[in-house]
Amino acid sequence: MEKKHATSDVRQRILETADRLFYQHGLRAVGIDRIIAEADVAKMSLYKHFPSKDELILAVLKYREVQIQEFFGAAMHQHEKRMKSKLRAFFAALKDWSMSPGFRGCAFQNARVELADPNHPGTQFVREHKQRFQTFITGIIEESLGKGSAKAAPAINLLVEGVVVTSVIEGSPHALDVARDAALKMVENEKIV
Amino acid sequence: MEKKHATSDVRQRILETADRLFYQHGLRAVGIDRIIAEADVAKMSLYKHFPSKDELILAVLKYREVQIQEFFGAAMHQHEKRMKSKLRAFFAALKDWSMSPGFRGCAFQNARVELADPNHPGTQFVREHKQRFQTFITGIIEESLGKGSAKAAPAINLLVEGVVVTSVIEGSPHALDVARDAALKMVENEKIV
DNA sequence: ACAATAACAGACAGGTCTGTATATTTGAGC
DNA sequence: GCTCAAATATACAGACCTGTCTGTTATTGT
Repeated sequence: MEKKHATSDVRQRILETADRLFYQHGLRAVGIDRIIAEADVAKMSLYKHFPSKDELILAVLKYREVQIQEFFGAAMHQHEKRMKSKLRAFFAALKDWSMSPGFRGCAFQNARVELADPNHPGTQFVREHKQRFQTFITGIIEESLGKGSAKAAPAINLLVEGVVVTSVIEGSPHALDVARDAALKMVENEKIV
Repeated sequence: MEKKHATSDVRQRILETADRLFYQHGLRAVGIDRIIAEADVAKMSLYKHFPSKDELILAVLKYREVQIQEFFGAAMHQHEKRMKSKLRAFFAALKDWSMSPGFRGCAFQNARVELADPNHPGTQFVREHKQRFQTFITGIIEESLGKGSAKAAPAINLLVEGVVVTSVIEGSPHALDVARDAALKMVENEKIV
């Protein structure tokens, strides 16, 4: 007979499946029925854990932020061994990500587009996430330059946001090199001045 | 009695209405029924001019590219009078746009997100449009710096893409100043080297 | 062993979606 | 005045959507 699921953690299975489908096809293109089918879960189980699709979307965004943190933590840790600065390691990790199969850009940018409503909880969470991400980038630059002198951080953050959308549209990681070189020049000029 | 429409150009009325609704709410959130209602047009008229919603989307993207060109042409022409360079005028126009009511970012970026399918004709058109837009930016920099020396153009293009998404997410035009200053520094450093 | 909880299956309501079919009305040129 | 094309109104098919309801089956703690 068919085996039951190992962990039996239904909630986790829903989150992972929804995250994968939402990211791949978009929030509106994926219906509840498809999520429960691919997660192999009953519809009532989903609605018990997540009272509505909007709340599921919000939970997926929170889940994904943790995944992103873990990915950058691991990928940068690898690259830092053979690279001159944490900033270089960051751009190497970014390139890894943009070249990974199924890459479709930043899930938070995409959610902001699909959740057109500025009052949607997901929209608000995206804004908060981007603040945290900018803080993360600022920290990287400070560790590469010395504390308190990361004046280029906001501009580099814009470069990063831009290179993510652009590499999706171009279907190529080429722009990653452009962004990295520009960012390195920015901090270099910052040091001189 | 109810007045008939002046121009009677049904196709144009459909395009303008669809453009407005698609931009405001998203491609998938707006249905055919809403478009025909707000355009005050019969459903059969829409399907006679545009055989499917996908073809309507593509037509709207083409229409919007012309509108964008006209907007930047006019706005930059105004700003150039009292500004030192075409590049500064470009960023001033960008800021005007990002502060206009209903601003929801770049319709082409947004379309790329919603049309998850990389083989959708709209997706391909977005890619081509972004090539043309980068050429446009390169031209602006060359006219500010002298021909052939716009090495910073690709990086500035990434800054622009990034500042558009970011100003939507932040709900503020603040990042525009960051992007403009960074771009001006880039071309300045280009001149010295 | 037994009660309580969690997950299951599957039908259903009520709405929306794209696209089609049918039949009628308007308007411009000749 | 007549013709022909364009635009109209309206109903419909068939699929999909979110969310609810009912009832059954595992699983788990005590």
